Amino acid sequence: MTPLGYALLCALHRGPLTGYELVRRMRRPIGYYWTARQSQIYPELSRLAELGLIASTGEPGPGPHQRMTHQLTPAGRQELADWLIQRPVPRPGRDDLILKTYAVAAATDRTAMREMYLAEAQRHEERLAEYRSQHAELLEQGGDDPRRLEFGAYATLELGIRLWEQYASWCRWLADQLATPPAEPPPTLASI
Amino acid sequence: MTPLGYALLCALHRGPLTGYELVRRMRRPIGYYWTARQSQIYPELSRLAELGLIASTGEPGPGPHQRMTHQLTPAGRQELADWLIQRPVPRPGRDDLILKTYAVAAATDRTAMREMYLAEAQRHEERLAEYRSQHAELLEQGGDDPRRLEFGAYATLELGIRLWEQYASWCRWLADQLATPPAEPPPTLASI
DNA sequence: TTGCTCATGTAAGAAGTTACATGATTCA
DNA sequence: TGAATCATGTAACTTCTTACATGAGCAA
Repeated sequence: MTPLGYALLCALHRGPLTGYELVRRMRRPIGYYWTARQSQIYPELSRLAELGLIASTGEPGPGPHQRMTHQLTPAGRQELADWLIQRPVPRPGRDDLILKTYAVAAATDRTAMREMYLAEAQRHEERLAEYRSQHAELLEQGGDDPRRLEFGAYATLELGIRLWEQYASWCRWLADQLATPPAEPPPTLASI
Repeated sequence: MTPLGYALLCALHRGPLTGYELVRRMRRPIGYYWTARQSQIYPELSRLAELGLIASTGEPGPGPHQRMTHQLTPAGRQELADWLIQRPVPRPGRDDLILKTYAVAAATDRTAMREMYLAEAQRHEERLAEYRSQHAELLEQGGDDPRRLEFGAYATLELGIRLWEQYASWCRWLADQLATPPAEPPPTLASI
């Protein structure tokens, strides 16, 4: 079982979906945090079906292919439940902006750098607004009750909001830092 | 140029390093956020040298290979500076724990689930303690001055601390949520 | 008549991981 | 004597991305 396989089981835990619906959901991060492309998803669905973790039924579709609907089998549900309680494998986060920040001293154009951080802050704030509206929607439906099916989505949004708030405000803080005294060579001798 | 190539240029921005030093630094995330393995690093260093972005000089080393020291060339410095001001490409974050949370309703053993969140919280808090001590160390050296070479490392730590604080406290919040009324079937009819 | 959405699939390539190889020196 | 650190490199594999293919129905 691959991580993508588990991601698909997760996506199906609330009920059956077609391959195409899964593709659309996983374009924007599922649980606001996991993405996959169609070229990954379709082969993986076949694999899950072979393993007996999902049941896939086809009906005639619009194009040259059948429209397939997938749902968890009892074995799939069990596999998912077993995986849920295992400690997650730590995946290395890779983030361009943090990398750039680490090397910020190598920037020759600090104004352009500052603008980049402000643009990123704005992007994160826009995403944040989206998350907040979905969060409010789920709250209205009682998604904050941990016994409800919707609680998972609510809880991931909760984290997403906390994280992006910090990220956005950090971007603005950095932009501020870069605005201060732009000139004067550093008082160290360490510049090679 | 690959993202890994830029990561190496970033790592070298403060001065020359040997391949092995780079390998060690990138085992733990550089700027507290980017990792790479030696099998990636060594070939990429050759590529960067071929492109003329780094200059690599060898001296006899302990084992069967030469000990190579790498440093940015003026062209490498320019390439880095140009890349820094470009908007970062958004990389999809992939996080097992968030995925698990999304499907938390499928958990059959909520106690085990709760323990998993507590264990994760602890792991993040340990990492946080490490970050905080490095943060304090950098502060003493005046790393909070945006004109200093150390400012990049200070700024990435600043973000790392904010992010992991949120992550850890969210884990504890979730554990709390899972502790409330463990039984009673949900009042929805939506369970397929 | 061009372009979009629905719907599934394949092929080629880039990026990352795991595992192995050499061989000197240092430490218990 | 056995393990760890220093030091660089290769091979095989998995995972993810980019790009392409089919073809129906619908809208401007």
